[in-house]
Amino acid sequence: MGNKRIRKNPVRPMRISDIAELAGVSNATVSRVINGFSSVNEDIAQRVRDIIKEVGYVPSQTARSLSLGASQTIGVVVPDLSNPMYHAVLRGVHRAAAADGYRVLVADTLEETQGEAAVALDIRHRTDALVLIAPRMTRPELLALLMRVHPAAVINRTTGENAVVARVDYEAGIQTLADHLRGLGHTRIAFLSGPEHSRSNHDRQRGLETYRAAHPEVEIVDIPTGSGFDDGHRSWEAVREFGATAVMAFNDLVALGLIGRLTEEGVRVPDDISVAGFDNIPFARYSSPALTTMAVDLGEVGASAWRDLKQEIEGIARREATVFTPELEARASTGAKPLRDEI
Amino acid sequence: MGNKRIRKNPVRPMRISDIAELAGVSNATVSRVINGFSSVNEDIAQRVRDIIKEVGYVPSQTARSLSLGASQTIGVVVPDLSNPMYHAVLRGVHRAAAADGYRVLVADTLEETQGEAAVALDIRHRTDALVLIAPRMTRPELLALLMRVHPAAVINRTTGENAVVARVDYEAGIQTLADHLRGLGHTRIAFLSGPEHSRSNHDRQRGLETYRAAHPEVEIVDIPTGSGFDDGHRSWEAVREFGATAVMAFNDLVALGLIGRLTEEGVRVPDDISVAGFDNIPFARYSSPALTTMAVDLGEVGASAWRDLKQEIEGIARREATVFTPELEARASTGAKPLRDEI
DNA sequence: CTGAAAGCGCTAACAC
DNA sequence: GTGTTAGCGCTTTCAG
Repeated sequence: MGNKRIRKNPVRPMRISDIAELAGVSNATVSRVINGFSSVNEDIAQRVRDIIKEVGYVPSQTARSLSLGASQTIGVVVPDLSNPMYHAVLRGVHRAAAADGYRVLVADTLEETQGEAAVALDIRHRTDALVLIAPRMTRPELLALLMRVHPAAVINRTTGENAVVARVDYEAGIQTLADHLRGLGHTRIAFLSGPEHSRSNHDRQRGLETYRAAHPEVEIVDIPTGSGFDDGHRSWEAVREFGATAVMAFNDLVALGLIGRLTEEGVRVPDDISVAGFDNIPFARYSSPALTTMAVDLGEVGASAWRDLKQEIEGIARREATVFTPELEARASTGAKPLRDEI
Repeated sequence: MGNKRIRKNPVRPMRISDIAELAGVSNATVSRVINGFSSVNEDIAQRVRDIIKEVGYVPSQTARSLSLGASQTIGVVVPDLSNPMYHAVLRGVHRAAAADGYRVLVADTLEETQGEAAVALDIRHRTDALVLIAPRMTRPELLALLMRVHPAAVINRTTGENAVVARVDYEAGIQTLADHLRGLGHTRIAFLSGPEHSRSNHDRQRGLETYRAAHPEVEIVDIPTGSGFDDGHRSWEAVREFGATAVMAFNDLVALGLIGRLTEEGVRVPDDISVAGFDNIPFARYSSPALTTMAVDLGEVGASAWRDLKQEIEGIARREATVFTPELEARASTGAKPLRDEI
């Protein structure tokens, strides 16, 4: 690489001045052509375009971003990329943003609360706006962060005035589900609660408190469980001990785990016990029996966050939270309360 | 922004010269402190650090990238973000790259072959390197592209010398699976093939051709099916018509779809018929019966691609493809061939 | 050990 | 219509 002769496989990428030189015009003219300013003589414009195509020139987005003060890129901060729920949101954000010509920089914080704000700040400084998916940090931290990263959208956390919010109303969702079971005659219901510090789990629990108050005749017990298949699988003893005729799992995975165990134990679903999940994962409708669950289109949540965020980027303020309420998908895993508890 | 007075809520982000001014030093010194050059007097360095922390200054990564000619960012081009398989690879790449201080820009090409190369080029021009996950474009297009985006890693496509390659050996994997079934006594096996243009499907089919040649006593028929649950569900008639005692599905979803149908039809798995999947999705071990399938750690494929790519970025050439061979996860959905075909 | 100044590649006034 | 030029914010020789 030491010698000066032009190499066959050019090391230094083309830049705008190379094109300008080849076309015998100025950088500014090339820039105008690239950006479609009509003020350029058509002949010249065509010549420039031809040369660009011929040599395969692609402008440096970095330089462009620096000059423009905008990168047409947004950052998305995810607590855990391996969680399909967040993944669905990411996809929704991505598609919506891509349709508007924005690229997406992702950062997985690996559930580590401490580095979260730092990652967000770093990412924000390479992008034009931020989407925070279910941030884990404390509320004061979040508010302080939002102050500094505006414009930003926050998913599944409430904020002050400083960010766009899109969220799922788990509180209402779980009540809808409880009501579904009550309608089937169940009055002893187990809720297999999720991770201790999960906000969406808290929301469900709060919803159930409200529900208990409104319907004192139905007894709902909280059984700390977890969020995975195995957790559901393991929960059977506790469920049996309580004598539940119906179970609401923290999510579909837990529900399916429990159903798997029930099958092993020879307990029939829903004849002996009803089991419902939450989230409506793709597999839910194919399990046997098909799983009753609460559905919310997370892709749409992400897309909505992007739309509102775009408004912010463009300076059009729009600050009411967009709330998505999960809908009941009643399937075969829930049914009428058995006449006698003969489990 | 017309008036000159300093605004209370600063619109213009801090820049390095602001810090320099506050600290009474030059930009260069601030830069040195930020980048940890030890040559700076410790007192000054500390003062600068304090100020940076106090005012919450974060350097513009864009400017830094332009100046350095590197962005510490890689691009990942995915054909379809909603596909959990690609998603797993993305996650692997992301984690490995993040551990090395690299950020990840993602682009979903939405399965649109035409724009793929253009997206890749655009992304590459904002990043230091590229990862192409199972690109759809033709081989000549791919080779031409690789020439221009180096350094790049390609997953699940073979290339010439111009890129790092990590791939899954589906050809070997399907043969392992076929052998598992043969070992159980099956000699009439159906392969529920996947999407027409899927490369991994072709690989499986080629593997089976090899297998047929080596084991003429086992009859393997190809039943065009698809890649989804419903496809598996629908495949039952064709499977029955052929009289298969064992089925290899294109993937786990198809296998589970078929099993669901079999359950509905009262056909027992594996007593009446064995069913195996491919991919080992998380749910596979929890289905009933637990699904026999071929497992490959896609996260590790992604991580491997990153490791090799990093070598390339650092100029250390390393060009043999890294091949991952799927391993058999023998579970309950496959068993000995039934003595009589009484289906 | 520190500062001045020249870029990195592109855009956008402002002239002509 | 087209060119000149001054930045965008940071890094990095090169002097001192």
